[in-house]
Amino acid sequence: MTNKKEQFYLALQHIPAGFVVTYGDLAQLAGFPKAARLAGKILHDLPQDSVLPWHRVVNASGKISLPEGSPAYLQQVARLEAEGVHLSKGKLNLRKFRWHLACL
DNA sequence: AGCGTGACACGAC
DNA sequence: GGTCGTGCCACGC
Repeated sequence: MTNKKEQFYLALQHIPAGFVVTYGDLAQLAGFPKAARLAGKILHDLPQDSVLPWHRVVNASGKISLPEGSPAYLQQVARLEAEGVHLSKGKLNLRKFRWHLACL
């Protein structure tokens, strides 16, 4: 059994640009349906300059789970905006930008 | 080995 | 929209 981190990394790479997923979704894609919290841990440990699209992960409310104004937060917003995922009032429209299998 | 904590989710009020 | 309680997994003390 490979590391669970690696499973999350792989799942992360499946998310196309212009879409986002929730922590729960990421966990499910990685093969751990109820490990949303673990997803948070993995991303937290991830360096900001990682090649992985960690910015495409938000919480179930469509908001960024980081202290507003922190460098990482700003970085995530910037990357999302660059991909066409616009935020209004600090949150994004999950119904519009959430990636799910039906999007294929 | 138990307990608290964390970039969380979900159902009930 | 909010809060509270519970479930989940990994870590640190």
